[in-house]
Amino acid sequence: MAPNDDPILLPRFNSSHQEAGEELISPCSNNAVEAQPQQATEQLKISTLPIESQRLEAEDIPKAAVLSAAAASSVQVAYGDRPSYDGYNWRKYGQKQVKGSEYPRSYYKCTHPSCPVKKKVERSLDGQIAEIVYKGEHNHSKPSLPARRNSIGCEAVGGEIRMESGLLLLPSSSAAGTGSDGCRGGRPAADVEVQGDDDEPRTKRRL
DNA sequence: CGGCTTTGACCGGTA
DNA sequence: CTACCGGTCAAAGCC
Repeated sequence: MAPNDDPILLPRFNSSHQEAGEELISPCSNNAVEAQPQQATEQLKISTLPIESQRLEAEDIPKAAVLSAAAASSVQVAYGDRPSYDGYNWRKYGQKQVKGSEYPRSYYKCTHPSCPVKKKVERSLDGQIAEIVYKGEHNHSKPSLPARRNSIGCEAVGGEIRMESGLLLLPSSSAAGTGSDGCRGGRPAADVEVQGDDDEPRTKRRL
């Protein structure tokens, strides 16, 4: 089991509701999206699962649009051993097999000191990212270089971008084959409303 | 030596 | 009220 070698997918979501439309940059640009930290809790979801799965999601998220597997595949960026290198450094803090998902879900946290951003990643056996969900906003800019390892390359399977607030962006307008850069979503949802929901760390703690 | 990854268990929330 | 699921924390090991 060495999925580490498998190429991963990287979502290029931009994080900004308003800029999402034109801010989508190339998938392989680490410094492309430097910009400012996200504004609120945003959830980015990338799906590469079979249509069936996507269908399910669609049903689950009526307001959300789903991309076809082909489209998702169009957006593929490989990042060395990083599950999804989006310019930030992440530390895995948990993994679980959730119901409804055929693959285990991994939980990542931004390694920055004050960055509350978390990320959920579902990887298929093939090592492809089945789903990526970003939560929160970064309080810092992206590091110039990867913290560790040479994670360069970009890999990302564009699927659907979903904000935790319920907003969903489509990276590529179903342009699976057309999208040379698949990552750029033609347009973000009409109105992206991001509501910062969790900013406060719940003091959940077990003694 | 430091940081990250992995696995199991626990807690909270929701149905 | 109980059960189930998701999410997070903590400890150990490895790189």
